[in-house]
Amino acid sequence: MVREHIDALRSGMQRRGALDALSATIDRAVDLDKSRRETIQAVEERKAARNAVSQQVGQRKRAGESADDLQRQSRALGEEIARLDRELAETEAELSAIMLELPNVTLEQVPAGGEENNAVVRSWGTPRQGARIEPHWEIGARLGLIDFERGAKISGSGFIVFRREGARLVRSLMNLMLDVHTSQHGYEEEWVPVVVNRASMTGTAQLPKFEEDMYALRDGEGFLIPTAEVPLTNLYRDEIIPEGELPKALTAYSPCFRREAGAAGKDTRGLLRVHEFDKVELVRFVAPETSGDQLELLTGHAEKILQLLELPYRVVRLASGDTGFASAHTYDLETFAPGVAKWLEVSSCSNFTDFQARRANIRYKPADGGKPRFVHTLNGSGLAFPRVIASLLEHHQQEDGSVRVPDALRTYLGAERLG
RNA sequence: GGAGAGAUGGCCGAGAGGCUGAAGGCACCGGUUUGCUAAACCGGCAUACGUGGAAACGCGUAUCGAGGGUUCGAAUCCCUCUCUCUCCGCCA
Repeated sequence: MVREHIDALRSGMQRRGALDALSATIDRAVDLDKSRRETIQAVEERKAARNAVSQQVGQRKRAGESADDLQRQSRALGEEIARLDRELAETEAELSAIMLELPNVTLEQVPAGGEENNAVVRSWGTPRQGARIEPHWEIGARLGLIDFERGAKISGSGFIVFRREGARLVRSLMNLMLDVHTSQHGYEEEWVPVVVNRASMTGTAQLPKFEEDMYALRDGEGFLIPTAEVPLTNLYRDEIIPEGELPKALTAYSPCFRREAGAAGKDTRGLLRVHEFDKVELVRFVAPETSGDQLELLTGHAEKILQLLELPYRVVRLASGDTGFASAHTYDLETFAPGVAKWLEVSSCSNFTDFQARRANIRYKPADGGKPRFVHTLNGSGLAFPRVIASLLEHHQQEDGSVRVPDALRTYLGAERLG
């Protein structure tokens, strides 16, 4: 597996700007793979011999003869086997640990290099410039929609209380997004646990590399999900999906929990970076040949929500070095928040190719009856609430300080304006 | 939380230390036959890894919930864990 794609792997790491750091690791993986195969051959040869000897023991015993010599021989083989098995287990443990630390290889259309090579591929709407627009935390506090102080009091910094129409706004966003994705985009709606086990976190590649970013339960086995991507994708862990069911599209609302360790001081004000937030997530399981097109489709589904909310946005193709660990191709959706004068990332739509499918062992059975193959998985936020709310409050702020409610939200919110 | 029962191939279900990768049935695929949306009969039908081969496929190893142990040899015996079911308790 490693050895067949070793060149692609190297150039992939190069494009991420990570080859220097990983070159020695890749060399080690190649060595381990070689030694793994040698050990397997050695141990299986001995196992074959032991099986043959044991058979003879059985035959002799049934014939009422002694088989002491054969039993001695077999025991000696057994000791060798035990030793080689231990050796093999160590090799495989180290190899798989390395494999879990290697990021996905990005696709051809993804530019090499870091953030500076990110590219806006299209945009929609017109950002509001100048004007005297308050930042969302001022609007939210003034209108009594968001209570930052009490959020901090009851839970800590980075936890938010939405109140009155603010609370209803959250509920409205959830309903609008789920309704659009299920009735217009063909997603199946799910409601999933927000606590998942270690296997699930490993399946979607949050573990082992990003454990310190996660909230773990006291038992060390349960984790609060950082995104509904984890439970949704792991729904089909260790399963084989009939090809006829592809593409399979799932959506779910969930709260998301992130420790944001190491992000201290960045975007700490307001709703831009919080420890618990709400999000509607989109996940697709697709045939490998289609995943490129499917990413465009999924990105469009997320964009649709921004259009309905009448928020200007741009679609950014991330360069290799800025693309997430598990992703092969990512579009970020950024909406402009004029109060803070920033483009806010409200969705990240990714094609993971077979990276998660391999870890989570998610396959599909081809319709022609062939062997099961790994699916490709994709996901994207559709969308994350807090930054949408920030942009919504700021972009739709009126001269009189109130906030206009976009048409699509009015029936959900039961109001045409906030304030 | 307490007590008990269980986990075998896509499904049902035998098996109780060697002859079991695993009987039998169902489902599925191929074929034969019968004058008609079906039956009968014959055959096929797991996965992973390693190895040989251009390939068809061959050979080897492993897999009976997971991991360990006993043994020359484990689906079968022992230990630990996970999950499911039943009863009791508790509870939104």
